[in-house]
Amino acid sequence: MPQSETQFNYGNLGNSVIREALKGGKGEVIKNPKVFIDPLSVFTDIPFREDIIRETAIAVRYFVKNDVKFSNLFLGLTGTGKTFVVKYIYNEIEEVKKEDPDYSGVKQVYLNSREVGGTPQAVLSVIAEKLTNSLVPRHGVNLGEYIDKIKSVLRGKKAIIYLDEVDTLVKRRGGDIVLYQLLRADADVSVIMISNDINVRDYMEPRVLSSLGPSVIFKPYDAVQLKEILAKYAEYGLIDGTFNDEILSYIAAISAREHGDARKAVNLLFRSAQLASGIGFIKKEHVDKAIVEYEQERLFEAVKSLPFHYKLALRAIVTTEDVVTAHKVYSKYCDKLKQKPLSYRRFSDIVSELDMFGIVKIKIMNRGRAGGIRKYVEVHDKEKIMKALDENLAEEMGYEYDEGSDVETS
Amino acid sequence: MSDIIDEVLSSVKNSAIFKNREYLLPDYIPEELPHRENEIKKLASILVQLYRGERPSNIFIYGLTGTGKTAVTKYVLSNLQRKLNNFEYVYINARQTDTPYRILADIIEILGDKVPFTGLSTAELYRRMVKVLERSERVMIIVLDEIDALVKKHGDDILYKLTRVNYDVHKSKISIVGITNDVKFIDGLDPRVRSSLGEEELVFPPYNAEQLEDILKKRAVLAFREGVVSESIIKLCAAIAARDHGDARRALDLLRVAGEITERERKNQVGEEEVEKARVEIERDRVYEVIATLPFHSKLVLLSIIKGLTKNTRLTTGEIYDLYRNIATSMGSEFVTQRRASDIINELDMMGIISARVVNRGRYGKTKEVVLAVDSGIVLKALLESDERFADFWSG
DNA sequence: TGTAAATTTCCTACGTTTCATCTGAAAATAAGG
DNA sequence: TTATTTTCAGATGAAACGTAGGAAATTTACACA
Repeated sequence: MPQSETQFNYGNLGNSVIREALKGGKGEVIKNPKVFIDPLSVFTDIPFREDIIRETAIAVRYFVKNDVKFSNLFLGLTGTGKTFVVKYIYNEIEEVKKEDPDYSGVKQVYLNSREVGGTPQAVLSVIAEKLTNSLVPRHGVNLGEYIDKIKSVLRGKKAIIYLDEVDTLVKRRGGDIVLYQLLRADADVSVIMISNDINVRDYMEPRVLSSLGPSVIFKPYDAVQLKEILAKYAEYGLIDGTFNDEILSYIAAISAREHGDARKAVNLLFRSAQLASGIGFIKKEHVDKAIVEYEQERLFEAVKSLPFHYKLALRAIVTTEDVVTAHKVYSKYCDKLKQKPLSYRRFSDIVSELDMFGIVKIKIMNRGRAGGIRKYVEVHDKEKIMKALDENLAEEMGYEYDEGSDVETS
Repeated sequence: MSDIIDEVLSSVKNSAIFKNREYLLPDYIPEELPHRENEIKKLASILVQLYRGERPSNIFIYGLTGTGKTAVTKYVLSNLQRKLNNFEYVYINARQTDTPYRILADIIEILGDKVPFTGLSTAELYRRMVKVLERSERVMIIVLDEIDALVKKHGDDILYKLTRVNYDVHKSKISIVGITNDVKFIDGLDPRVRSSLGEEELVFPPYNAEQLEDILKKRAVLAFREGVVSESIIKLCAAIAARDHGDARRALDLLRVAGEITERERKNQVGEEEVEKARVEIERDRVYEVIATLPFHSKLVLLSIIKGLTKNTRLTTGEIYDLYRNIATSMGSEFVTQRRASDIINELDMMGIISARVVNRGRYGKTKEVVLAVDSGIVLKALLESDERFADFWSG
């Protein structure tokens, strides 16, 4: 769900235009921003995903009415509508509860594994907590107790658990076993799992795999489908005549090239619309600008959401080439800030994580006899990262780390 | 909407070809294991020690892929357990359960104790295993399938420890059944482990064509609808697989894929051409998979070979290396030394993607002559699809 | 006391490069008839 | 012609490399009794 911040950017438009924008006068493009901010509240169907929704609905019905447990694994790249579908189903079930008493006792839990930390502990405790509506300890208890708790809460009740981004869980030690226990638990619980990594199943033990229900692959949208989706958003969210076919095709084509990410496409449309606000219709330039903005904000957000030491590490990396010296620089920063520096081992892992986030790129090179193996780091947008970093590092504490401080290189 | 690929459902949905496709999948274990009666008997006669509550010898099972090693072992053990019910056994596939920690954890779990998956060391886990074992007062059979994978990754000290368990435990005993398809595996082992593990050895011979045919026939009845596969088709599949080390899994794959192709083509009978297509498809898939998972520089070398072969019919190491360097440089990438490149060529040869032959051309030196061993179309496809960098390079 | 997760401590084996030594028959040369 | 010596181009071996990354140990942050 694009829960994008409403950051209006009027560029260098004159004051009068802003006034008009405020008043919503002429030149306005967006009819209903809610369409973009909370699309589920507006749409009653999801194009190109009807089949899976229907099939899931049937599975849910069997579960609720005939006690047939089910589990699904939704696989697909980001922006292929997995989460969207799941939330849609979730909402629909909530609605049906009002009409069909069979559903009234069915509990639903949605949770994103990555957001809660990705550890078995975190996932289980959050599930238990949401199920019981009471506080559940986050540490110190045996994992089995969580399972027991979940089982006891569900005695005589049914629950559907939605696990978003399970891949983060599965890749952890014992993550797949946790799923296994959940799936095999002696309780009326059905699970729908979502993974951005299409190969999650390779990380699971055979017994987990065998207790896992069918997998559904969400193929990336192609340009035509994306266009249709965009058209729908435009129809509901934008004022007639402020957009045309060409613009939609343009956005669709760009997004289709990049793994068919619908979320990005819709976001681009929204941004473009915002940029065109006051002008009266969306032009290609707006889209181009939106793309730049989108990428920039993504990077900015990524950096901003980093833990403190990651930021410090990143700051050190930007000024260096290889991880070894980066760690020296980092340690120096820490000293200045009177922080205890993390060990090299951990630092190295952090760098790898930053690589996974797509913020930096690691290159491992082997100089053989003339220097063994070495881990290098490449940073694409040094300046942008630096800027983002400085802004919010400065916020976090009165910083002063000087450039090019004497770090031996030999 | 065809974007819903549901593997499991496909077997349920009614098909004109398959009655039940699962019977052809490699993880299906049949009720009967035809033509392995000897092996079953041998294995059982070793394990029958269990009847007296004694520890059977450790057993080492060797046999090429698809000779029924795993199936026979599971079959014998589960039957024996049903009849005797005085021992425990774990089946562990060391390719999937590929760390000492998880192997120990699996063993402990079978013995009915829970283990945390974090916090402990393997040494601690070993201690716990010993404790649980002591408590259980039973004979425990540990089956380690694809045991070579384990040793290659973690060395043989886990095996050593396992073979030594009987000295640490008194009220229980364990026996190890090691399964592998790697002939050379046993030589690379610590002599102590080798002698202990190989108390008994069992060799599974490949199936011959008639045996394969029989196996296929039995499965085909279960898997296919009537009249879909003829006798001659089964003969054909069996013959192809028999030529190929008598690998039953391959034979079944062949039959299954042929069936799938027939289904795709909306025909209602599997013909020779479908079998042929299946053979090609299986081979293509294999090659594709191998290439797609190759390390970057190996791919580069392979790409160089493909490129070079458009001009010449065969290439030498030097020529390949020059091409490789050019390509790498033009892509802004580092490149490895010729020494390494030479090794990479050997690796590619071993995988059967290319064929490299060392030749002495006298005055013109000693080199390797390289030709492609598979269709260049798939190779290129695999290369381009598995790494965007190549796509840019090839088109631009 | 317990547990799971995060981090630190310890260590080696990894995928190379570099340096060094071999290889083996063609071609070039020399010797023999 | 035959016997020899080059000579090419890479094969094949082995050492050196230094940290990346795996595994054990320790610490953190709690819970429970």
